[in-house]
This record gives sequence, structure tokens and C-alpha cells, in this order.
Amino acid sequence: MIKIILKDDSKMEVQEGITILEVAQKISEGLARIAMAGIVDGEVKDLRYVLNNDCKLEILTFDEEAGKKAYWHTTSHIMAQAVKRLFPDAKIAIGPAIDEGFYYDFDVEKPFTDEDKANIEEEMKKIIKEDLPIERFVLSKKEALELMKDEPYKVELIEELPEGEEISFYRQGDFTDLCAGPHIVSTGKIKSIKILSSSGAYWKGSEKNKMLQRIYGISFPKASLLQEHLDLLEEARQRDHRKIGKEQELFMTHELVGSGLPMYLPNGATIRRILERYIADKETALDYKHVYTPSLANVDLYKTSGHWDHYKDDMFPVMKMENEELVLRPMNCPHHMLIYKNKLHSYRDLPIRIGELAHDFRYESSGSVCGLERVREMCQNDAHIFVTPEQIKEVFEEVVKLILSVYEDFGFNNYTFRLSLRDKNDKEKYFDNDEMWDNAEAQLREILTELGIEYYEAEGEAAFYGPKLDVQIKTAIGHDVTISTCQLDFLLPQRFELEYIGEDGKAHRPVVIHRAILGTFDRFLSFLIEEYKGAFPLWLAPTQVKILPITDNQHEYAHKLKEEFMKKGIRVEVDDRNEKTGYKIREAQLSKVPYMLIVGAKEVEEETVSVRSREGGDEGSISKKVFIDRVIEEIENKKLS
RNA sequence: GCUUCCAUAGCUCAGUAGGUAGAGUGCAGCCUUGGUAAGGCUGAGGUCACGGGUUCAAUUCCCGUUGGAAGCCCCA
Repeated sequence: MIKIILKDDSKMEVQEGITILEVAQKISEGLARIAMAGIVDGEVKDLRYVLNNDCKLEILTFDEEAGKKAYWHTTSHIMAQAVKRLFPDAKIAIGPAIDEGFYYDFDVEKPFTDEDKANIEEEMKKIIKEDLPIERFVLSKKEALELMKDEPYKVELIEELPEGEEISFYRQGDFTDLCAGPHIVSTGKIKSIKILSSSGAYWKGSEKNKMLQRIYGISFPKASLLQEHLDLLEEARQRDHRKIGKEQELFMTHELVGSGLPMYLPNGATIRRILERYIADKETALDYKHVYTPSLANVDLYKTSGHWDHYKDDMFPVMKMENEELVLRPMNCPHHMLIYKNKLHSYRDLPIRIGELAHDFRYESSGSVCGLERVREMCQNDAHIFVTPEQIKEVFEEVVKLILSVYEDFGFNNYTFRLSLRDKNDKEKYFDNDEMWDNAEAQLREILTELGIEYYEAEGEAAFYGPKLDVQIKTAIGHDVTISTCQLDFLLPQRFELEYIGEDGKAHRPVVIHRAILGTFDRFLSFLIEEYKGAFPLWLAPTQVKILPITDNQHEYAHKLKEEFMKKGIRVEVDDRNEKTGYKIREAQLSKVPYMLIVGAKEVEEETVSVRSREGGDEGSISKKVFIDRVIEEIENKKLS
């Protein structure tokens, strides 16, 4: 027998195994704030979670977003309840469900220790065992303020709510929380919980506010699901680019060089060079013209561009020289504006595509630098495209297609398009000209719709000069970061008084499209490492072929092969150490070399190689020519493994 | 930058309740010449991140600096 709690807090009972339609009927009659159900073969097996506040029928499983959120949100209340029991002086702030789990923020005297967290987890388990029913009730604003008078953060939240509306609360035993819901029926429905971590977090996400203590946790209806989740987290840690970067000698850092300043080792540098050539060639084929511009610039350049006002906190401090002030550039847009301005352009010349692999410097806060993902000196795959207003659409489309074709070459699937818009209320951060912004944003939406690209919108993520289309990915450790970006800019052409001569013989102002396909080579490599888990496809692998002679007698042959391969542009190494073949194979396999060539007396005799591939294992002996042709063909086609 | 935590051999980590340290792996030498995921022996390697303080004595306790981790803030 399963109880369903109705909106008036009465309960109805249904038999396990009734059909969805029957449940729907009962619910619609009773206007329940229902329900989450386990459904097997069309029959309701377990109505586990009360969900909906506004009387709509929804039958969900834990796999569905809303069900998870309700489950985790309820667990966050249990955590708050546990904290209040153990730390009666703690003030509670907010405790939402997030993409993976939940957190709750507390204002406490001292940050939580590991021991505290263990105790909280134990107390949570007790609360679950108590199987407290969760009840919803509503109050007027006045009553709500009275009820929460000892919780200053709740008072602040209640005061922000509109006058005259009912304010909902949820109560479970000795704990009541201001909450819009939804929640599940009782604490006993939570099965497996785990406190994951804790850290400081600013109240309302503003560094101007007090730092509270946030505890993250997660819960599942089955212990095996929790274990699966923890295994996934562990798997993600295994492909962290910082870990693989060290193991495969891709890059290193040194405290004498400084934080956020990685050094590329030969293996990482090889991959980076391939990426540079790859994208530059692709751009050249689209009529991009590449330039070199200096990393140091007079600070007046950025005052002219407007960057100085919006960006100076993120720049390294000014270097005062004899009678000029120099800065390390945080971006190279202004340089490209000046290159455009170097001569007079006709509308016939447009679009003009100026590209550069440009080193830029940003003073990232010490807490946010991360391997190759966030660095203080980066190399951008940057370009600025100067277009007439009429060309915006076609050029934007060209850029989006380039992005998609590049992603196809790399075999990427897990990315999303984000339309990054300004925060209309933030006149500080964004260039203040509503008409320009509205126009640019409308144009971008139109283009995206026309291209049939799925995207989501994010306010407050634009550049100071205009809206952008960003490609977002999730890193191994869950950071949401931008890889590619394409931005529409009406401001810099104005700042630099850019012009072209139109068909009418008069001067017109071009529009600038900023774009970075690989974003920065640094972040892109960090993404590649995690995407491939260190097993780079052949065309990117630092060592493509490793030759493993079985005994000393094959060293000469092995080295001759190496030379031959090198002449063909294949990246090859010989492992001529005094070790057994099995040992060498194991090591080469663990270092993710795409091809191993085992050569013994037989191969020397027959001028063949015994091929072992990373994915396929032992493939037997073939002539060296056949192997070389195959490798070259796979490199040229950028074969993905 | 903020909150918390961390720093021991090239790497991954033990350890010292305050008396200057160990394993595995890697590296070097020797034996072994072995056919598709770890052969054996021997050896070298550490100012226990750096700078102060407390102490008879600090790698260990305290403070600071640098670097690192998680999250917050911020961003390619």
C-alpha cells in the first residue's frame, strides 16, 4: 500500500501495481501535489516522491531531472537539520539541489572539520531512520518573518519576497525551512547519502558579503547508485589533464617560474605544434591572413580601445619606462584594429580576416589558475573579421561551420552552444548603449535560429563590447569552461574609427567579429587530454610508433627503421633498453603509444615488422612498406581511434 | 583574492607522540638475449618546499612566504 499526500494534507492510498492511468485519475480527482513513481512495464511500483506544488500531474522516475532535484533537495534539508542539531548556533542560508547533488550554506563560528562532517553524516542517517514525514504549509509574510526571526538569512530572503503572496515552508520533525519545494514524502525515503566536501562560499555569491561554510553532498535511492556515482568521480580524477600531463610528460610547472605559467615539455609541445599548424592551415584555406604583433603595448592602446576601463584589474601592472607606460597585453584585438586601419579599404575587400596565434597575459586570481585550463600567459587562436553590416550573417555562419568541422575532426560530441548576453542592470561591466546591444543580440538570435543551432542563453556572460556565441564544455573535474567563441562587436570599430569605402563612395563603419576556434591552445590541449584520456589519435600522438627490438641483435635494424620512418615524418622511438619484450610492451601500452613494432630475428630476416596497436593488440607481421603507407594514410585522414 | 586543506627521493606515498627518515616505482651498473602487459642482483638519490619563532634539540609545534588541491568570486 502506498500513501499519496494530497494538497489538503489528507492521504489517499493506492495499491501497488495499479496503472499509470489509474493513478492519474486518482490524482486529478484529488488534486494531489504528487508524485514520483517507479514504473515497471507500465505499472506503478513505488510512489516514492511527492513533487508538484501546483497540482499538475507528473509521474517521474529518479532518472528524471525533477525527481532527482526533489530527492537531493530533501537531502539538503536533512543535512541542515543535522547541522542544527549538532551546532545549534549555526545560522542556515540556502540549500538547493544542483546538477549533481546538493549543498547547504551555513554561517558558523568555525569552518567544519572532517570530524564535524563525519558527525553530520551520522546525524543525517539518524534523521533518515526516524523517517520523519515532510509537511508543507504556507504563511503570510508577517507570520513567516515571525517564524524565522532567529534565522537572519531566511529573514533577508523573506523580506525580498513579494507582499501578499503565500510563503511556503516545509517541516520535518524538529526542523522547518523556508522553501518553495518540492520535496519527497518523508526523510526515510532517502537511502544512501554521502557528504562530499566543504568550502567557503560568499552569501548570495558576492565577494562583498560574508563568507559562509558550504557543505556539498549527494544521495541516492540505492547504495549501488551511490557507489556508481563515486566510481564515476574517481574515473574523472583519473583523466584529469594535470595528472595525465605529468604522467605523459606533456607539461610541467615550477614555482620559480610562477603560478599559472606552465612549460610545455617535448611531448606537449609536439601536440601543440600540430594544433597550431592544423588550425592555421584551415584558416588559410578560408582566406584568413595571419599576422604577428607584439605582446607588449603602450597602455594608451587599451585606453583607446576601452579595455582599460573594463579590464585593468585583470591585467598585469603597468611598467613605467622613461616616458611611456607599457603593459603586457591581455588581448590583441586593438592590434588587429590598427592593422585594419593601416590602409584604406573598399567594400570589395571585405570581409577581411586577420588571424594570429597570439600570446596574451591575464592576471588570473591565484585561486582560479588550473593546470593548462586557466593560465596567466595563454596563446589564443585568435582572429578578427572585418565585415559590412550585410555580411554579418554569412560570416558568422562561416565561423560556426568552421567550429563544427574542427570538432568533427577531433570527434567531439559533448559540448553546448551558449549565447552569452549582457546583464542589462550592470552598466559598469558592459559598454552602455542599449540600442547597440539590443541590435547585436537580436541579430545573433536570428542567425542561430536560421542555422538551426541549439543553444541556451546566459545573462552576464558577454564581453564588455558585445554578445558572444560560446562553446561550453565540462572538464573532468566539472568546471564549465569556454572552448570556442564567436563575438559580435560594434564598439571597437567605433573606438578606432574604422572605415571602408562603400559602393556609394562614402565612408562606412565595418563590424568586427572576434573569434577563437580552438580558444587558447593551452585550454584546448587540457580539453584534448581529458577527452582522449591521454590516448591521442595517431595524428596527434607525441610518439606515433614505438619500435621494440627483442634482443640486442635487432638494434641496428630498429634504428634503421626509425630513420626511415623519421624521413617520412612519422614520430618514432626505439626502446633499446635491456628489458624483456613483455616489459617493453607493457610500458608502451601504458604510455598510450598508438603503434608498437616488435622486431626480432624473423622480422630482420624478412624486412617486416610485427604490429601491435593500442586498440587492437597483436596484429601480426607485415612488410614495413605496408605499415608505413597505412600509418601515413591514417595520419592524413586524422583517423580517430 | 576569499574559506579550508596540503607540501617527505624524479614519480606515488609510508613515517617520526620533537632526538635529521623508509617502501614501491623510476634511474645507474652487473647477470640475463628473453617473441606480445612487470626476469634477477647490486647501487646511487632527500638541508623532509623556503624564511623566521618556540625548544637543549624542529622534517614534526607556531607564524610568514611560495607552490598545490576543493569550492566561492572572476574568466579563453
